[in-house]
Order: sequence, then C-alpha cells, then structure tokens
Amino acid sequence: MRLTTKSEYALSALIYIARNEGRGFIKIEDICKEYDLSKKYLEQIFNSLKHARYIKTKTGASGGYKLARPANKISVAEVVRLMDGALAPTLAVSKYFFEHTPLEKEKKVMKFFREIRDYVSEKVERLKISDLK
Amino acid sequence: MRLTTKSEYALSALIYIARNEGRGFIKIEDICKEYDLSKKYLEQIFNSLKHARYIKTKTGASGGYKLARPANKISVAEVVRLMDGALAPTLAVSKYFFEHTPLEKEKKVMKFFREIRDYVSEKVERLKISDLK
DNA sequence: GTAATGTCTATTATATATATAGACAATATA
DNA sequence: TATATTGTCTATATATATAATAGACATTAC
Repeated sequence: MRLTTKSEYALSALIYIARNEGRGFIKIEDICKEYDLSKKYLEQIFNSLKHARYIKTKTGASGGYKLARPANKISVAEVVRLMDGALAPTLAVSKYFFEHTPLEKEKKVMKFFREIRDYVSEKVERLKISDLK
Repeated sequence: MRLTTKSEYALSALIYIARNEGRGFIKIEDICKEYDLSKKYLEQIFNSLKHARYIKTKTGASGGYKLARPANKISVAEVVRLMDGALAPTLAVSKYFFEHTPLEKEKKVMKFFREIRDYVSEKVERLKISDLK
C-alpha cells in the first residue's frame, strides 16, 4: 500500500468533515485552508467521493459538503482503494486489482506478500474515519 | 510498500542466481528466459545491483553474474528500497525517505501508518534471499 | 438579481515506469 | 591472435500516472 496525494487529500477532508459534523455543510475553502491544499484539485477528489456516495453536497450560497454515511461506516481501506487502487504490495497478490507480474512464478515470495496484504488490509479495513477524529 | 517491475525483476534475478549458485556465473539470458523479462531492462537493473554490491560480474565469454554476498545476508527490504524507495505507506512516516505530506497534520492516522510501516519493514527486513530459494 | 457556492470537462506540466538502441570493453577459447 | 560471447554504459523513446490549473456552467440563499 502506497498513498499518493489523492488518498491523502481525501482522508484529510473526510476527517475534517467528520470532526465538524455539527456545523452542517462544510465549505471546500475551509478544508483547503486547514491543510493547505489546492482547491481545484480537491474539487475533483470530492467529485469521486460524491459519486461513490461517501459525501453529500449542497450547491449554492451556504452550500458545502457533509458525510453521506456515519463516519464509523467509512473505512480507510475503501477510501484508499477508491483513490489509489490496490492495498497489496504487488498486483499479483491483489484481490480487487489482480494482474500478472514477473515475480509471480516465485511462490514463496508470493505467499509472503499475501501475508503482508492480509495484515495491511485487515488493519486498514477496521480503521474507520470516526477513529481518526 | 508497493513494488514496481524494478523490484520484481531484481528479486526474481537474485533468487534465480541464489538457486543456481553451484553453476558459477549465471548468464542474463538464462534469467530472462526463465521469467520472460526484457534483457536490456534487466541489464540496467543489474547495473544498480552491481554498484550497490549485491552481485559480482564477469565480462566476456562464459561470463555472467553471481552474488557478491551470501544469500542469507541480502534482505528483501534492501533490494526493494534500492529499486523502489520507501517501504512506508506514505513518505511522512518513512525513516529513510522522509518528506512532508498533506496528511501529516492528522496525528492519529500518522501513528497508525507508523505501525504499518514497522510491521512491514521488520518482516521484509527479516526475509532473506536464501529463504526464497 | 447577485454573490456564493459546487459541477463538470478539458488542458497542462512534470515525474515515473518501462522499456529500446547502440557503441564499447573484456574475456575465453579455437 | 581472431572471433564469438558476454557484460557496461549512456542516451533516447514512449506510455502512464501524478498533480495540478482553467473556465464555462448550474444551483441556491438572501
């Protein structure tokens, strides 16, 4: 598992929104200021999060974003998979993003990488946005 | 940790050489056939492995490659770090390749990612090429 | 009606990944 | 010592991913 800024933007934003749930719809501008993020880039990421039903939006003045589900129903695993793909160390051992790779022939390494994949994905699956507030 | 084909080529090749240590210098051509790899690309990778003193070479007819150290002194961690950089899920928690990232402000995620880093790197550090023969 | 928000799609810049090409150097052995 | 066989080194090419920026548009509160 290796996060790019996409996952990092998404996680920051979701945590921020969860933390401020009381305040109703949160403006993207606020989040950008808090973490010093590019607004236009974050908009695109919010677009994905919206289509994947992690957030709801309201357009227009006093609009913004809020969570579409309870924070304890959103795992870090889902967010990272959506933004950056496989959690596995190599696609040859990925469940959701499987592809053939050169090292595939070497069964012992593959077994070992599968163990890493299992540890990482279980742990990241269990971790919810609500745990990060 | 996410491996690219660079690490995969390097690990395949090192395992193959370790497995065939009895045969003296191993030709790059043999390795390419075994795993169906691009020869010119593998040459470049061997170049890095050579300069980092993982393999020794002999030029000319009946030349080839052999390990520069015992297979049980070469960890998968070293090879992956050389080829693909950080083992950590984000550079913000990397020991060898640290860089600032947007998510850095969120201490709870950082702590969590540090745990993943520790688990992964310990495990990969302990795993040696000799274990993969 | 206007200001404040989000939506959507296109475009750009840079880095990374994955090679390919070719001239050269060293060695074994016939 | 000539030749075939191997590795060395550096340059170049191509595709894809990463990280944005830009701008015209849609919706809503007031």
